[in-house]
Amino acid sequence: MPVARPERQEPRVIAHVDMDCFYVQVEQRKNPDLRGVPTAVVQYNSWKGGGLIAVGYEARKFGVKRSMRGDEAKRVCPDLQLVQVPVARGKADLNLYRSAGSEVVAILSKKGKCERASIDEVYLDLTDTAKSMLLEAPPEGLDSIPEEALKSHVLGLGSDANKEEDVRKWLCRPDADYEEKLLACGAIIVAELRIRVLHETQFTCSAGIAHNKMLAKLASPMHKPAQQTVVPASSVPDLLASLPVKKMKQLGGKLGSSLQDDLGVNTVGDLLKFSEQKLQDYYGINTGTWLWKIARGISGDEVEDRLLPKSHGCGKTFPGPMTLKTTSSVKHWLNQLCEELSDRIQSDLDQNKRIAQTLTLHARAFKENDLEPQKKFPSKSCALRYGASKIQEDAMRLFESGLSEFLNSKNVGWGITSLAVGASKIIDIPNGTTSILKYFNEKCISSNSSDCSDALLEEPNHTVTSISKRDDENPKSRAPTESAFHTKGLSDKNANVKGTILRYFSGSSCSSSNQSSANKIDLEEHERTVIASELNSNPNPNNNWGFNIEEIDPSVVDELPLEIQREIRGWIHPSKRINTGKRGSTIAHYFSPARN
DNA sequence: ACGGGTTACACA
DNA sequence: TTGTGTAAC
Repeated sequence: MPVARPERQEPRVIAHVDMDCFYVQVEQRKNPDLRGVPTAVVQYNSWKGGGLIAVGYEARKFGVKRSMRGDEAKRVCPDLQLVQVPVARGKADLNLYRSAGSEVVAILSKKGKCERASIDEVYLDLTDTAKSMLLEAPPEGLDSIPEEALKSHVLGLGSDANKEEDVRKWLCRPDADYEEKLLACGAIIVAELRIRVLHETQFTCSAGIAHNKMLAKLASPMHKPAQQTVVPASSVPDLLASLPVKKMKQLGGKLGSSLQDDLGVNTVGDLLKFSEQKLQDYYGINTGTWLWKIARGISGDEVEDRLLPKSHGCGKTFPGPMTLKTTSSVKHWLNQLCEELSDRIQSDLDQNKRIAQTLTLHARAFKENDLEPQKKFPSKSCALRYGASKIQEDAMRLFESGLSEFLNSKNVGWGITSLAVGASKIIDIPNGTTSILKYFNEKCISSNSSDCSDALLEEPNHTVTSISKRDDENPKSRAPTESAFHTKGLSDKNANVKGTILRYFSGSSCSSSNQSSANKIDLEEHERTVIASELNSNPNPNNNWGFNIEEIDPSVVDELPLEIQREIRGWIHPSKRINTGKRGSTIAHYFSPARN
């Protein structure tokens, strides 16, 4: 349920930018033959022609709609071009659209605070940019207003005869309020941004410009495609008065239905009749206040400064005859999903230096003779370890745990109709994070100076520093280099040392739950993950690096520098390792920074 | 046999 | 906190 946020007192300029039938545009850019012709994007062609997920504007004229089947759409529009979503590992692969969305974000984020709201939508907070413009180049002093800005639709600006001239007058009105002048600047800035997006990506978009996110979002689809709509504060009461509640974001589902059915509220204007107290009585304190405010066009939600998604997920449904009925088929599909997830979080790490900390598994299931069909398959999560095979292994364990809970030790047939895995709790790697590998290569690998996965290939450049940050300034705590091992006659064992250390540090073992946190080695979770990622970038480290990662020889620990030895011994030793079977009983789990 | 596949968020 | 439900595109 929605919640009201505290509002700023100063007026803001907020834009919501929405790509027009985005997937279709992406496909039309890829194949220009599709330009100007009725086009739709479908996934999975084999059953009834696939499901439509995006419909171009030419096709909409024929009555083609989302959530039609391909066959159906072809009936109403025989010339319709149906493009299939790429398939990888047996499932829809949306990466083409994700990266196209990133192109757009990269452009839009240059003009102000930018929040990626979805694969094809962003919010912009243009307040500061608009303020500067008003000071340095106010519209009323401008010789020419950009053509695209003149094409704006300004709510409450009656006529449509001399539209562009009226809009120009509105944008340049010398007697307007400060907040309306800011909004006019916002409209010009957004027009320029949209033109820039078109030039640099070939994509058109529509936008709403208003004083808050809710109104901007409401306005962006009002004139599509490739147009923008401005919402002056003065237009808001009339706008909302006749607006069906279901049109408001957050009221499109059950809450909106409840307003209609339980309170007889059909338009946002109808909401004005209810006191805040009354709405709170019905919907609780938070949602009640939220409703009271949105009825008046008030929304304090801030535009967050975030260009990247907060989580990654991938899933697939297995309807009807495709239902998964064996653990082996589940394992197969989980493996596919986990491979994709692994690729995506690895790219995120490589490109954005971000690490996902939690792995989650979702499924939908039924029992054959279900007396309680409402029982759902429980979601399960655990600490996320990098590397496709580790993710696969963990996801399968989560599934089995969920399945036994779901079946409740009853011996009945079951079926899985959907599977999904997700990676969440994504954090930035702090600047200066270094890899344990520096101990052996004298190559200081730092997240702010190079790609984590490529770091090994770099020339030596920095001096070796200590493993623990608190000793960074202390020359005596520097670790020995590879040559130091050589001089001690350790070269033949070095391989195993590496394997041992890396294995532990990458968090790929299990620990007992009573492992004391006093023994925690001074390595942050994300540092361990970087290392794990480095290991995983070498599928067969034995060939590439000259050591066997699977071989653990406790005796080599004797030969390590004392401080390392102490930490490793105090941390965990193979002989001490106990697999409790408890979910999430990994080293990563118990030593993650969050649970000190 | 389902709009599918993703995201984000509030609540308990 | 983990897990659940709602909502959006």
